Amino acid sequence: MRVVTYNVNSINARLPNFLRWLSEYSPDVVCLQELKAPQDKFPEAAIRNAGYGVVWHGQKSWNGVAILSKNAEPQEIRRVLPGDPEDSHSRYIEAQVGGIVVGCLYLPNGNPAPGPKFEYKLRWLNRLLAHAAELLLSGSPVVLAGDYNVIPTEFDVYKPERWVDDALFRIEVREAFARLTKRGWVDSVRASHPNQSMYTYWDYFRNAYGRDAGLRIDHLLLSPSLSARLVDAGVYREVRGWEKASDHAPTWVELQDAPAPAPAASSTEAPH
DNA sequence: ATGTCCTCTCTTAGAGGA
Repeated sequence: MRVVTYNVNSINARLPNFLRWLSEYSPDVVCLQELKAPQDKFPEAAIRNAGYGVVWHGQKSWNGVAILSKNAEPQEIRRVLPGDPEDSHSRYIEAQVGGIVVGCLYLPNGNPAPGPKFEYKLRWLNRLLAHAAELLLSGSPVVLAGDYNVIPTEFDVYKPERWVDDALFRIEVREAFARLTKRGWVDSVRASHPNQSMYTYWDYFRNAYGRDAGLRIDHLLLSPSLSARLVDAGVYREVRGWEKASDHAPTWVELQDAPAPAPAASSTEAPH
């Protein structure tokens, strides 16, 4: 099973491009961020016609997240990250898909830092840490996929010294991300490729993609119970070079099929 | 400071966000 996270930077501005990608790559599960569409302007029919079930949480102008599932209907669990009833941004949706729990997230950018937007980002990270802990307690196989707006290490940015004061790279957010991996969440792209930069984002300025001036900010974190099924992970970076591309590239993880249920204990089993 | 692409509006230019 292949799970992809993709910040599309407007689903409607990107629709022909996105549908082409969907049919050529045929992913099993897709987490989308930055729909930039209100709930009733999401192109549901086009996506269903492409063969995908979908749940989404839209918002006017900004944010917006969706989970797509090939030939199946995602079973929505929640569409809000717990912990702040005042938070009106559409940045989280969670569903049961293909036997796993998929959390699709769009973390706040947080710039400029310091400032209220950065404070909001730190609060959001704390809520994510709390919810991730709950998910671990549940024991369910979980992938937390999305645009984290976090550059985890110096290795994940083309020129670290230029980014030290940026909200994507400030030490507070790197530490919060590291807390997730310390608690057992597996950064699937980095785990699969320890020695490659694996950028997922190149901004539209100054030919960043052509110069490979990128960042790794889109992540697929696997719960310990799911990480045993990690086969490979990577970035469809060529998609960033397409006409009318998003500034992010789709980022994927391949998971082995769930093992068959253990057979019932029988007298023929070897003693131990 | 700038660059680019997207959305929205007190709209066809400018502001805000990323």
